[in-house]
Amino acid sequence: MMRKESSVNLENEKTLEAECPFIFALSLMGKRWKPAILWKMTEGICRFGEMKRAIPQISEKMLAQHLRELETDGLITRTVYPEMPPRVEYALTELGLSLQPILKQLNDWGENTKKIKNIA
Amino acid sequence: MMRKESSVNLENEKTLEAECPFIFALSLMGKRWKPAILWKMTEGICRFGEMKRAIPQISEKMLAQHLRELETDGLITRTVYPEMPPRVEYALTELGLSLQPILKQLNDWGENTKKIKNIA
DNA sequence: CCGTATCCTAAATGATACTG
DNA sequence: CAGTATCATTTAGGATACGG
Repeated sequence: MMRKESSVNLENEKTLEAECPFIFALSLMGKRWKPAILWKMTEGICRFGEMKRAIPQISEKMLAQHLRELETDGLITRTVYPEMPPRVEYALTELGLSLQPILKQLNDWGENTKKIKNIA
Repeated sequence: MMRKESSVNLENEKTLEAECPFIFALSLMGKRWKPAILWKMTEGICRFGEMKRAIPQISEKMLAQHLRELETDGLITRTVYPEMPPRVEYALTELGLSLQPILKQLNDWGENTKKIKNIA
């Protein structure tokens, strides 16, 4: 079984992904649930079940898949404690943490936009 | 033919989408190519073919679909000039423009991360 | 508790052809 | 130019069962 979980593909160097910083950023954190996972994790160290509850729309399968990719791409760390029952903790790396201000602003933008649109 | 292009679904008020500003923000601009489209549009008024060339990975179909949703959700405007050959111009609304600083920071983050990862 | 494996369905996307 | 329509395909996602 091979291990190729990163969502980044830079094999054809001339693609926009390789050239454009914006597309590159999206390739690291732009997939469906990744921003939400990262946003949740800015609160601090998280466990699997905790994130599942925090983002109820995501399936376990997708959560696991996204966590692997984020780990491979160096945005989060995964620490397994060999206990019974097992405990696994996810935390942002320095790189992941550097996204926090951007995620915060996006959250603020959402809040303002809800007001403008008179939702909630 | 009905017209229901918005990607926002707030019918069940208790969903995270309705409650959480972050998920709400994602529902407006978090889909696959939307950030890239919006980022391109921060340069100014855009035409369809121009965006297609700027984001070569996106298909015409998806570009059109995403543009419809962004229009319905009030992030962009679409102006048709009844000429021959036809001309259609897309521009950010005030709301769409308010995303510019966030998109800019994401672009900067991508640039820095590329350096850190020694890509390009 | 924290997953993986499998099977299956729904949605996203791509290719192609065509229109005002 | 700026799309739409249709079909084929790929990928995402859900349900369930099982394992360390």
